[in-house]
Amino acid sequence: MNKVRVRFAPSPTGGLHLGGVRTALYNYLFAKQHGGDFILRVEDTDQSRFVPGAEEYINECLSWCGLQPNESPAMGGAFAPYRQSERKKIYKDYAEQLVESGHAYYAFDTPEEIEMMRQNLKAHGEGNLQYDHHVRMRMNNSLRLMPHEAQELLNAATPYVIRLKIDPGETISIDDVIRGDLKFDTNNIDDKVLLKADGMPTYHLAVVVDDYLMKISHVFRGEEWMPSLPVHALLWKYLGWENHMPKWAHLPLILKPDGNGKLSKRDGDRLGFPVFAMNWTDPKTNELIKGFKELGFLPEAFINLLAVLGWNDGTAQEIYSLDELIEKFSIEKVHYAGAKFDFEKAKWFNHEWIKKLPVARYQLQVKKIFEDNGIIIDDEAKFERVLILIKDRCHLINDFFAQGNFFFKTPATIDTTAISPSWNDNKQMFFVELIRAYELSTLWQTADLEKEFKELAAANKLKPGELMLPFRIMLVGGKFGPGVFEIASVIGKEETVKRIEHTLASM
RNA sequence: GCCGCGUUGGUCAAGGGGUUAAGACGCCUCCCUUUCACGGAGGAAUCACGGGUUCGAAUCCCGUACGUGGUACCA
Repeated sequence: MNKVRVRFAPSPTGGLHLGGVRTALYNYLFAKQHGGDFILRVEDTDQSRFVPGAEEYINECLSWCGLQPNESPAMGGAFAPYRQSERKKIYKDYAEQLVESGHAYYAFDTPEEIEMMRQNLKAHGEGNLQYDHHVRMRMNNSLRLMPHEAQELLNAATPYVIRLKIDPGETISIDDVIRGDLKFDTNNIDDKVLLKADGMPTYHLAVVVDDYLMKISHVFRGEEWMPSLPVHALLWKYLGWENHMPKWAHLPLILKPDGNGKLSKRDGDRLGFPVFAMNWTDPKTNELIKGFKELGFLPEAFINLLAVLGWNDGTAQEIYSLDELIEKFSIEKVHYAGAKFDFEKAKWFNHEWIKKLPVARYQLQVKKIFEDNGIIIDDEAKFERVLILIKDRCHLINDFFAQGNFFFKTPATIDTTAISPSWNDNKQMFFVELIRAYELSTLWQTADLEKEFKELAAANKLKPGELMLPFRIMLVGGKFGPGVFEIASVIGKEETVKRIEHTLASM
């Protein structure tokens, strides 16, 4: 049994969506559980769609998710180069080899001629408009032309493509790790272009050549590739590598939550949640597409929610660390059907991870958010205490600011309407006395503050419950946050007194 | 149009001939908390439809519907 080698092969056209990250994750997990290699290969053969910076962006996303490849364009490896645009010559040689062995041919048809052929077929009521065995002997290619005619066109530098010659009447049966036996009829397959007029290979030629040369053992990719599986299998066969063909698995699609279709980058804004791992700014349009990272997702949660969207180990477990996934994931148990993405559930995963992880894991990140909002943290111990106090109420990392800024800054607005209806002189008096009592206090622990508060309330014949809400409003500004005495204890005597006085003055 | 693939509550899903058809998110009720959350206890809600096979079908087969992907010199 050869070593397991899998690859993640995105095209650098901008952004990295949920489905892409999940594909990378499943490949990574499989490699790890077999002690194999996880390779990043960049499919940049379409020059017109290439976007500068996109490759670096992909690297960053993988790194954030903790899915480090051990071979890539950036880090090199034994099978370099890993960028397809740099392997142009290799593909051309194999394409020509296929022509020589009679499995491919030169086609000189212009796009207009092909379009005309399709119109013609349509006019005759044909449902199948492909460039295939039905029409190829009527087209301008080296199969129909005399050898010297074709050679003359080649000599005259006529633009051409190389097409795969698919013979009809054959049933191709391929085993898919997830779906089992898949059957295809070659009658329905067209003569796919292998080498484009610009000399670049199409995906079909490039994957097969690279997967062979890079000794890829398993190919896990999106379900959108299933229809071209027979083409790839045929290519493995025609190139003489049939015995080296990798095992295949086609992953279900991630769909829009509200209805129809594959989740795409345009859905993000419309539905109010990100579809990319990290923020991506299109350099051409300057359009920003939001990412999970910047919205306040933890990579642990992001990986977790993606892993279980389309896979389940048969138990009720839902929270998995990367290490646990490596231990328990199995590609055979991936589902057949596409799954609609649910952002509410995604937030739940993040919430679980915020609660589960020690605050040190995201303390720096939260600190940065505070600083971006004008609050400088100089007391790390206090900051950590606050984080522990409020982590249970945060779903996104960004929630920490709303839940915790009042620990470091006097609330800008005080919701006095929440207490004014039942405000009276007795309460006013109580808080005046509370200020004095707290000022004299030598103890400032949560329990001490609560004890003093309640004793003073009893002395004034007031119910503590009626006073705690006003106290909260004074300290926090609104009806939220952890226990009031915890808050008073954290912000300290001086600040507590100051906030009581401030509100009292405006009642 | 042609060719694939799929279909268990609103969503993610377990279950693959006999189950009161797990669990989670969301929603609702109650408890806890004299705030808001967290947490706890309950609740509503599901096998796309039609035929078969079988003593018995969510589970196997066929058809239909619907969804979805491909049908590019895009990946």
